[in-house]
This record gives sequence, C-alpha cells and structure tokens, in this order.
Amino acid sequence: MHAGAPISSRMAAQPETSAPMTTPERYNPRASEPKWQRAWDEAKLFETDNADPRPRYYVLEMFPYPSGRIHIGHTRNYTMGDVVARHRRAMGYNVLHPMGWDAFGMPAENAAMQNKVHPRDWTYQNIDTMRAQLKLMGLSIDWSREFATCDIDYYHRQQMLFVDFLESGLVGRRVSKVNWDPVDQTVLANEQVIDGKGWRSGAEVEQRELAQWVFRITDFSQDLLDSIDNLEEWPDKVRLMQRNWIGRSEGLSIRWALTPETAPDGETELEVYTTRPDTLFGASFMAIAADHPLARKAAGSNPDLAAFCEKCRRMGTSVTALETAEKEGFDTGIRVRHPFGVAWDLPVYVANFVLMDYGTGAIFGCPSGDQRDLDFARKYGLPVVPVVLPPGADAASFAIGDEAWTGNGTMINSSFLDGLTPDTAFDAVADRLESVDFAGTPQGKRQVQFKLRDWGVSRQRYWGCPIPVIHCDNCGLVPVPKDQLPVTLPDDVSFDKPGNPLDHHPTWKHVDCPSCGNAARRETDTMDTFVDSSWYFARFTDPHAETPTDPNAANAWLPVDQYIGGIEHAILHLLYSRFFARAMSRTGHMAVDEPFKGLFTQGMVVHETYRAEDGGWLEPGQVRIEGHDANRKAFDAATGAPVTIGPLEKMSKSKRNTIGPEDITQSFGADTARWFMLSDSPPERDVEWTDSGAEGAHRFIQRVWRVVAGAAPMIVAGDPSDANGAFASMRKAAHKALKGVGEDFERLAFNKAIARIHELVNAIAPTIEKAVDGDNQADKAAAHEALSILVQIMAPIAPHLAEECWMALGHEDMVAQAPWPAFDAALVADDTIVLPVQINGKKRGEIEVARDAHKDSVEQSALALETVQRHLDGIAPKKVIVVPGRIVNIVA
RNA sequence: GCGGAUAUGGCGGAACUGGUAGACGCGCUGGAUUUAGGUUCCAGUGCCGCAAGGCGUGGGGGUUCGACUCCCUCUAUCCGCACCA
Repeated sequence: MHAGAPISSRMAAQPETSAPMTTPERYNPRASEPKWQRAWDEAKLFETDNADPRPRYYVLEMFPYPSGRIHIGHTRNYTMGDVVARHRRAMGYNVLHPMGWDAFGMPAENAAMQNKVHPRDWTYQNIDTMRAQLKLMGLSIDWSREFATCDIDYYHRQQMLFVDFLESGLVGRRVSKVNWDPVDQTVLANEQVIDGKGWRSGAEVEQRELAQWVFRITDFSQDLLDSIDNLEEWPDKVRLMQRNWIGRSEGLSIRWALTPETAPDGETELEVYTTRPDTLFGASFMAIAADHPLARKAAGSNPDLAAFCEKCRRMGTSVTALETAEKEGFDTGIRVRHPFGVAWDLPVYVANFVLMDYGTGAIFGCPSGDQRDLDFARKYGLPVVPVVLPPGADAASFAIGDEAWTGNGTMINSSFLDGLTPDTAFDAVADRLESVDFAGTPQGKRQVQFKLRDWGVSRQRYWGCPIPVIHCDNCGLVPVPKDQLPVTLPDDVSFDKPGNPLDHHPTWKHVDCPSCGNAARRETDTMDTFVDSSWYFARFTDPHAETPTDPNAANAWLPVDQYIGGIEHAILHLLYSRFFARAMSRTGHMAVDEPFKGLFTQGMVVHETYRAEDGGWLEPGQVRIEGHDANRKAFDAATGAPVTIGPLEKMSKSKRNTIGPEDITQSFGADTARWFMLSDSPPERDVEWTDSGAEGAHRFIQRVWRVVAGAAPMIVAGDPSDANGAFASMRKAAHKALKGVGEDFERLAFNKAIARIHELVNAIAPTIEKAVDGDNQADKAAAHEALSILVQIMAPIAPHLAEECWMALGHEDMVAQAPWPAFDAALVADDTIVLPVQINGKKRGEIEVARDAHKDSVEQSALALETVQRHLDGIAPKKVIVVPGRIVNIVA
C-alpha cells in the first residue's frame, strides 16, 4: 500500500480574485484528522447530557472483546453506528453513543498461562491499545461513559443484580454436565474440546456432573416468544431464529408400560414426549438418552450397555457433536407394551442422538414418519410401517424407501385412526389416552414443551465476575449482603496449577458466614461472560450510578433505538439480554422489558489469506502481488518466495489477514477507511478489503476536496432561486440527493447513500466549474448551496474531510454542529417522467410523458413509437398494458 | 444432524410492493494533459454478432402480459447450535 504523494499542509489562503479555478493542494488527512478530532473533543460535542430535553436517540454497537488489536473488521460496525449517530445528532436528537469493553473471558487466562501475564494487566493493556486505535477513526463516541466489564465498579453492580435476582427467585441451582479434562483437572469449554479430546492435554474428555447456578430464563419462555411479534425493527431472520431456538411445541406425553419380565427392578413405565402422537401405530422402537434413569439402571447389570453409555458421554456436551455423530443405538433388552394393544412389544434402545435435556429424555421412534428414526430402523433391522399415506399415493402399493414421509396425508395401518388426517388423528389419540387410567393417572397428557433451557451461568474460571454467594454448613447458600459487596477477584493468583485459581487460592474462599458467623466458603464459580454483556446497554445510561442503574435514566434512554452487531449474536446474546431486561424490570432496576427496539446485523470484513510454502500464514503487508484476476500471483515481499493466495476469510489474528486502522490512517486517513467500508457491499453483507478499493475511495475523497476547495474562494452563499438551466438542474440534483441520502441513512443503506453521492458529484462537477468561471451571483449561490449540501450529506461518513470543506466554504461553526438541511420539495419533484415501452415483455423503447398523463394518451404515444410500429408490422396489438408511472407493455 | 441465510458482468454490487437487469465503484481499453512514474481529465466496457438482432441474474421446471424478485426442485458457500466472544 502506498501513500499519496507527500503533501504540505494546506490551510485556507486562496486568491480573492475571480480567476479561473485553481488546482488546490491535496487534502492531507494526517494533518486534518487529528486537528478536527481535537476540535470535537474540546467542544465536547459528543458528550451526552441526560438532562438534555430534546428527543433522545440511543445508538449502540456491540462492544468489543479486548483481544489485542482492533482491525478494520471491528471498525466497520462502529462506523455504521457513527453514521447513524452523526445523522441523528444533525437532525436535532440528543444522541447517546457510548463505547465499552467486554473484558472478561478465557483468552486472558490463556494468555496468562502462555506468557505469564496477569489476566488483568493483559486485558487493560489491550484496552489501552485498542482505545487508541479506535480513536483514530474519528468516531463520535461519548468516551466519558466508557467502562470495561472487568472494572470492579461494573462487576460490583452485576453482583448486586445477581443478589436481587436470587432473592426474587430468578436464580436456581441445577446439576448439569461439563466437559472434564482428567489430565489438566479442569472444565473445558466446547471450543476446547477437539474430537472428544482436551485441546492442551489431548486426554479423552469425560463428562462430570456439577451443581451449577442457572438463571431461570425458561420462566419467561412464552413471553420471550410472544414478544418477538412486537420487535418490528428486527430482521425477520433473527426473529425466526429466536422463535426456533425457544422452540415451542404442542405435543403429548405418553407413558408406556414396561413388560414386567424385561423391566429392571422397581421400574414399570417409560414416559416419552411426542409432537406426533398421530403416528403412534407406526412406532417400532423406543430410544432413550444414555443418562436416562432407565438406561443407568439397565447398564448396571449389562457391562456392554454400560460401555456404550460411556461412549455416548465421551462425545462431549455440545449438541453439534451429538447430532452430527453417526446414529448409534444399543438394545437394553427392555420391552414396552403399545398403549393401543398392538400385538408386538417394542424394544427400548439407548441412542446417541436422544438428549436428556429435552422433554423426558426418551422418544418413540416412528421410522416411516421421521428420517432419523428411519435411518435408525434400517440400521438395526426394525419394522417400518407406513402410517401416513401421501396425497395421491396408492394405499395398496405405498411403501417407504430411503425417505420418510413427514408431510400431510391420510392415516393408514392405524386402527381407529384410519382415514383421518394427521391433525385429527393427533386429537383422537390425545383424547383417548387422556381418558385411559394408567396406575391411577391418565396415560397421556397434552403438553406444551419448549426447547429453551435454563441458562447455566457457572464457570469454573478466574477471569470473570465472582458469584456473590457463601456456602455455609449451617445456613446453606447465603447471598453476600449488599453492604459487603463487591466480592473482588484476588490479584495474587497463579495459573501454574491446574484447576480454578479461585478454588486453590490459599485464603480467598475462606470467610465467615454473614448469617451465623461460622467459618464458611465463598462460591468459587464466576459468571458466564454473557452475563456481563446482557445489561451493559443499561449501565451506559448512567455508568457512574451507585446502583446498577438509575431507573430514571434507564427508562428515559431504553430501549436502544438502533443496536448494531454481528449475526453470530442473533440468538444467545440477544435472548439473554431480553431475559435480563425482564429480570431487571422485575427487580426494580428499570421498567423496560425489551432492550433493543431496532436491530441491525452487519456483515464482516473479509480479506484474502496468504500461506507460505512452509504452511505459515503471512500478513497482507508481507506479501507482494503481481498480475490481475486469474493471473494474480503472490510472493513473499522479503524473500521473493512464492505464496499461495487463499480464500477470503473473516479477519482474524490466527490467519494473520488483518488490516489495522493505523495501516489506513497513516496513508489514506480514517475518512477513506470509513468511506470504503460502507461502499459497495450492503451493510448486512460481508465486504472484502482490497487495496484497490481503498485507493478508489481515497481518490473520491481527494476529488471532493478538489471540487470544493477549487470553487470555494470564488463562490459565496446567497439566493440561488434565480439560477437557470444547468444551474437549476444542479440545484435539483443536490436536493434530490439530500432527500435520498437522508432516507438511505435512516434505512442504514450506506452503500446506496455513497452511490448517490458519487452520482451527485458526477452530475454537478462541470456545472460548478461553469459557475466559478461565470459572474452570475445566483449561479454562484446555487454552486455554494449544492456544495454545502454535498458536504453535509457526506459528513456522517467522512466527518474530517467534511469539516475541512465546510470551513473552506466559509461556514461558521463545525459541520458536526450544523443542523441537517431540509430539502425543497419543489426541486425534488419532476414534471415529466420517462416510461419504458416493452413489446412482449422486452424493452424496445421509451417515451417521455407528463407525470400525471392519462392512460390513453400514454398508450397512443407508445404505439406511435417507430420501433413499436416496426415490430407490429401493421398488425393490431392483442393487448396493451399501461401501468401508470411504471411501464407500457404491448402484447403482439 | 437441526435451524438461519446467500448465489446477478473480469470483480464488489444496484434494481423500493412482480414492471427499463447491470446504477455506483473497482479493473480493463483507447485518447488528452503532465510527468521519470503515479496523479488528473475525456470516451468506451454483460456476452455473441459487421449489422439487424439474439442470449443473459448458480442449475432444472412452473405461475404471469411481464420474474433477479413468486412457487417447486437441485447444487454450492456461509452463520448459529447453549462453556468462544
């Protein structure tokens, strides 16, 4: 990447004469950008006053994890928010646009182990580096509200929330499974389990059951689901993903009798949950989870089964691992009786795809109606009885091949259900089983089930928010009284020993019980880092409050008007935040149930990857590229050795394909980076960072400066209303762009705004030159007006350049303080429109007609076209379709 | 495996509610200016064809006067799956 030619700093000083346009010096971002950033700071333009009475607008981007260095992948997201913030500010809103750090988490502990750095030092150093990098971008952020979630001030308030939640019954204890590394003696995250082995030790991972803290998010399942309907400013795909995640289903729980001779001692029944009771007559086996009580009991007397269950457990705790593994089962030898007295008894298998966490941990398998069950049945030679006949199929010959039939149809082979639809069969089965007495209670029960599980927040790690609870042998679980908070993390910890440093710290966990005064132990689990990010948006509304929030401030600002972040957070982070808003409302910290009114999920910045012959990754700066397109070749810039150009990937430290903001600001400037990242690709899509694209953006920045600075000394503000001809057209172009760009910003269509600004500059540049060369005051006023509009609509994207241009045009104050101009409705409307004329759906010509022209006259002018006459060749058209204001189509 | 998305020139993409496919930018080609080069300016640029014209939005099928847009189906790529953040 090369910089523009060396540049001397340019400031005002232009000739005062009405000479032809001179060529101004190049715009120098290295001088201008720091200058304007200082000016904004000194004027405190972006510090938000909670007492400001104007209408409020809260724009927030998902805060970053301080991993080390910011790359422009991060900054695209912040630039989008910044454009919104600057635009809303110009529109007269009191804008809140804060920034902070999602600062707890595993990487800090990994760094501690690898590099012998304290997680706290590593984290705060990274924050300092990244803050400095971010500031280069000229973002309009209220830095006075900055915090990191690892600040004691922040996690102190998080502990207050935890205690409140605990006392309100929103927190529970539950035994759940964790990945246990027997060599490192530690709990592993799913990402630390690779092919069932610990990432560091390589040991086979075991499952362990631990008593864990959970937030009772499932208490809100129905509300979280129903309220999605009201999140109208969220992308539909995210709403759909949340609905699917919550996973409400209506089904039937059915208790099956075990045949006494096969049942383990004391067991008489197996309860399953099904959403397809209509397929009951197609059932050919039962499948239970390896951890199902029945499986455990059966395994007790069957070593082979016990080994199979153990194998299932070693797959780890992640659903992905369970469900992508090949379907396997093991016959327990247990048999069940069909509730409707079908002649055969069904086998009970332990299956590796049945989850203990969902429903009852047991299913009945109907191979003809479920692909997974069919695969399983084929593998173990179980019967496949079709029970739903697809529409149009022949009952006598219909058979299931390799594909199950999950669709609608008519019930067959199903006794009293035959001839019904699956829907009515569902009710028939449910009604009948609800009335059958089975050991004193109905054998079947209609049930609503959610896939959503309670949120386990316990982590056996150091670098997180300590859970403020004390275990006392006398009193049980005792929350730390609020006046004894915060429970701070000890500094003197070592990461040399395996396990949780809080647990093996010599003194930290030993405390007296706040209730009875006897010796007791602190909880050594810390909270999931998702907790930290589930309420930071509320803390920003008053980041220095003694309590977690000032409810007045939180209620005034929330919900966030526009939240911007990656699609990868579409489910968990957003769902947890929605839960927190409800929990905080219930505990009096605010009165807003939905945290985010508008949501936008932006794409990532991707870059090519480069690999040396030895397989090592190279940074873009270390690579020299030759040739174009298919002939592009890469070489190691230092050695000249050939380098393989790899696919586009999300910028990441590990692939070394990152571009830092300083790489750009030192050459092209922040405005170029901001401009480029919002050009071309729609914001929800990924954008590829390319040097040529950045150069193109930079050329445009320089072009605007040339046009504005070249004309500025020769034009002044005035009354442009008498401008004629090209000058009047220029005014129309400017006002249309003003209207369009404003709308684009509100829809976050930054790429379209940029295209529109390009079009405006292309359209007006020659006319500006004419106005400068001429001596008509109205024309010069029109030029001044057009350029001022251009600068203002660019300002949210390229704020530094805009300030420089604004000053050149002779405006007082800064463009960052200027109100958004109103467009002139009369200049935006056109009297005539161009209508395309099609013949048989193919465009053959166009006609210009009055905007409100009558259908008949439009039809006549279309038929009069020479091309139309030629195509019709004297034959009358079959039909003429005139869509007013849109199109004419002639069917020949 | 389940859930969600995406696919348009050489490249990134535009096309609002079914109505001119390729806006805008990159790249490329030619020309002008200046220079040692870059810069800047003008013109051209979906494909085939001298032209008339024909063909074109991942593949196949359908609905419609008209389909990038709606329906069915197939393929490829990406995101999430509860302890990565």
